[in-house]
Amino acid sequence: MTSKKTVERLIIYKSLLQKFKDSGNEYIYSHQLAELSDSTASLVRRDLMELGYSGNQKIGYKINELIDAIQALIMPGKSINIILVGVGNLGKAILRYYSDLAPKFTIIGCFDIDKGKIGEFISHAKCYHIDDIKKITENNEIHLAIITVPAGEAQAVADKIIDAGIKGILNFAPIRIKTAENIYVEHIDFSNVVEKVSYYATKLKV
Amino acid sequence: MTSKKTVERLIIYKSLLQKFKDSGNEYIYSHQLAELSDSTASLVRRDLMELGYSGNQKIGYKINELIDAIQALIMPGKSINIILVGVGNLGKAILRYYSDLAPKFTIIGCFDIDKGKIGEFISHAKCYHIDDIKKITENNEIHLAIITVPAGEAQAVADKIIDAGIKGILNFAPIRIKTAENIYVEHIDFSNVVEKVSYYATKLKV
DNA sequence: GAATGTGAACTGTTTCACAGCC
DNA sequence: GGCTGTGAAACAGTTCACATTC
Repeated sequence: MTSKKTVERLIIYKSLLQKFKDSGNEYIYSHQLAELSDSTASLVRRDLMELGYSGNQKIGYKINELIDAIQALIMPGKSINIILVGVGNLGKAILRYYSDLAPKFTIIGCFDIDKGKIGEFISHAKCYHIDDIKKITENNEIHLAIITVPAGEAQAVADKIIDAGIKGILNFAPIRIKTAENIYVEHIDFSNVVEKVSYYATKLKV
Repeated sequence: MTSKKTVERLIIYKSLLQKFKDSGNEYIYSHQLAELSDSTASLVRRDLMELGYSGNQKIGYKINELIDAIQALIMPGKSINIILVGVGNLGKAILRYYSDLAPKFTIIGCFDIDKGKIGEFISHAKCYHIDDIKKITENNEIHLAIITVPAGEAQAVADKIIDAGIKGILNFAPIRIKTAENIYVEHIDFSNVVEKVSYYATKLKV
């Protein structure tokens, strides 16, 4: 029911609120959160309505409670459990990224087909063979899989991920993965995003 | 005038059309392109209306001409010229990625503050000191800059990029960069996107 | 007969504007 | 007085439905 756009913004609000709190604030007004998120006060209030948490007309919203309310909607669990498939340059960089953000994220393992990598630890994540995804993940709840394999292998890898019961995929391979309706796939295509930025930058250059 | 959503889809269509052509096709129907892009025939036709290029009711759209029409709207130039600032793990992986896609993308140079990196070549891109962005880029048209520095340095780096006259930024640092109106910034925040996928995957898990 | 191009209807999202509250 | 919460208005994006074309 909460719209996709609202969900995206609530996630952004959460990280901005955390920073705002860390810099010594206890309360925040909708117009301040709008300023931080490049939005409008009105839209912020609409988004926050979804949470069922109310602010105070004099002092605004209590940051702690707001963060908790967003957290309760977005991610009831403590940590997000991730596997990553494809331990190339990009895969390694991404593993490192999430590994540094522990315990917010937990890398359950990474997967590849290269015998030289299997058995090794990459940023504290043990590397297994791709065919073992189901076996390795069956005792852990995996919230999503990150795909960083070459385009030609991405669909086959996605099928194995889905076969292992994982419902969320973040795909960096430049190919659109086909799945059943009940799987959520987010595509990040570096080529496409650069073309988009280039398009708008050129448009603006007047 | 062309909506943001339409621009995003046209870029996706372009890469899908290229693949469809490479697999031996000359013409395509709107419903086929819809299938490839997880969209609807109706929406595809609406998007293509923006191009002013017309299909044929019997044989559909000629792929070559469609690609050219999208290219003409999105990116009149031959290659997209990029600089990258922040040659860490992620920066290196991204440099490699675009370097492999030459000549579609051209890395004009990369920038860091680490003396050990300056002067070196990383994926064929020479590394310079961040303070030299303006000097190095003044003789090339740079379509966008990619930021892969730590959060704390991102705003200062963005200011230098803008000072060098670059209008497009693709920011991977987990902080919202503030710029004047006439700069286009696209944020890719790995934490936020993983939270989003996790949220929807959990919702779907019924 | 099956496709395109498109006005019109519909659905989703944002902004406006203001009552109520601290 | 300036804030929140929220109907209502405005705007944006998608789908429907069908006249037209090949």
